[in-house]
Amino acid sequence: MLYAGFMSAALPPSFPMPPDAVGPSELLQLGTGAEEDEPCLRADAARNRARLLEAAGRLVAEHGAAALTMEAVAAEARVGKGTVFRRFGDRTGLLAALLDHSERKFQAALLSGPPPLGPGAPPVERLRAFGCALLRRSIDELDLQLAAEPSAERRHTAAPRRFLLGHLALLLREAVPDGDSGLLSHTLLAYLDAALIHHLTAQCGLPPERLRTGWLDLVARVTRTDPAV
Amino acid sequence: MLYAGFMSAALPPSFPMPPDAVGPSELLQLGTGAEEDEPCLRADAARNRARLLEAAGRLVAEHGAAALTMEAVAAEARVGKGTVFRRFGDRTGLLAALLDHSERKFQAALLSGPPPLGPGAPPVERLRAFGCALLRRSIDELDLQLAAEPSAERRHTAAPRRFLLGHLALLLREAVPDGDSGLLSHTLLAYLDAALIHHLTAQCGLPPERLRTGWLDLVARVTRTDPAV
DNA sequence: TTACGATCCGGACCGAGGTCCGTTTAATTT
DNA sequence: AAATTAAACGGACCTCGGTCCGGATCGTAA
Repeated sequence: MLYAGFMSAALPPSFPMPPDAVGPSELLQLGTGAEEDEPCLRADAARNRARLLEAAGRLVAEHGAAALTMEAVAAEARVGKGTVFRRFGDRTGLLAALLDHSERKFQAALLSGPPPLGPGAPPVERLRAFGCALLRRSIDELDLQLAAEPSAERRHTAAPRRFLLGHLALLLREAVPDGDSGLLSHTLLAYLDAALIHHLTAQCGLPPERLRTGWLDLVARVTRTDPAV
Repeated sequence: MLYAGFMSAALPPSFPMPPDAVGPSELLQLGTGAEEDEPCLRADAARNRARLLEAAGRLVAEHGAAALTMEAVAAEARVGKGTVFRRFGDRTGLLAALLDHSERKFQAALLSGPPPLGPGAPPVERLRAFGCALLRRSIDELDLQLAAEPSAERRHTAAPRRFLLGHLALLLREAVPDGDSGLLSHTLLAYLDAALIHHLTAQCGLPPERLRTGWLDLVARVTRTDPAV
């Protein structure tokens, strides 16, 4: 059980949680091994789910994630609009599902990949690697990450974020035992927020390299260690 | 000119910027003394603006900021819907205008209030006071702050946020001359984000006192100083 | 006071997210 | 194979944010 501190209280008793939304990511997040998608999904439902994701991917590739409308996805997939919502809950759920693949790859790299991202390296080094990797990933998928951002109330309860927070808190508890790892993990993750990255790079024109340096510096300060070479 | 580092590049050439939205806050942010509201506004326009703000305030007080609809505000103020949008640009503009009063009070306290919030105290002490004050204010107006949060693209370009960022960067440049004050200010301000506060207090049940302690600890780490007593 | 132009008003209109519910279809049981 | 049931389907429908433009109103100048 990772990060039992107070995040467990963050899981409200049976959160509505749209049908499957991101799917299995939250299983991974709970520590169980990866399952395939939806436990049991009727044949037609599974087929439509795939068609919807494929259609959405095409539309995003063509017009960008910001311009994606639910009706357009339904039409492109030759499916009723209701089906889209039943499957993915809402727009952000669909976008999140689109991000699910890279999400899971990243989670796997953290849990069982090679160091320093995966286990085996000292925690501060893993923290550094974590930020750099997440930075790269977010920059790659910026439009999707931005469009997929949930409303303010749900933002912090989304499964992928909870996983990253838990991972950070785990590393922080090791790296800085005298700190409030729960709160510090929020601070660190906030630096890697997609909207912030977008603002600093696209709107302010900062080169990604500077963000990377800033992350290393932040980790050094928070853990009260020497700046990385 | 405060925080000329790279934020100036964050102001795109003539950002659309709804009619008046927050109003004079951005003047303050540019360092000029406070003006009253809109430079010149036709009598009927000014009257309707006041009626709209009053109506919106009533509705928010009664049903909460999340339930506020633009049509309801228009109806309550006995005004056409178009008038609301012309005056405030969009929903978040109206909510921001509702927050403008406390915004300006806070800005004034920072610029010319008594220490340690205002000038006269050492920068680290002012940083501590800044967070504690902002924390208190945000907790007081949580529903409004949450409902007023702009979309991901605009979030970081909103005038009030730019002001707070600039102020933080100013203090940081003094308190930690060897750091990237621009980036660090984003990190610090992220800790005070309304959505995060809401998540930690309302959803995770953390007492505000713990957030306060967390802020003092964060300031200490970022500035590499000793934790405050 | 009247005339005129700029500004503002209002509400019809549109698009998109999200809901509802009668109908269809896949899995299971007999 | 037929019956049964739970789940999925689809698209009409609703709400609400946001736009548009013909008409009303204000400020000003003669």
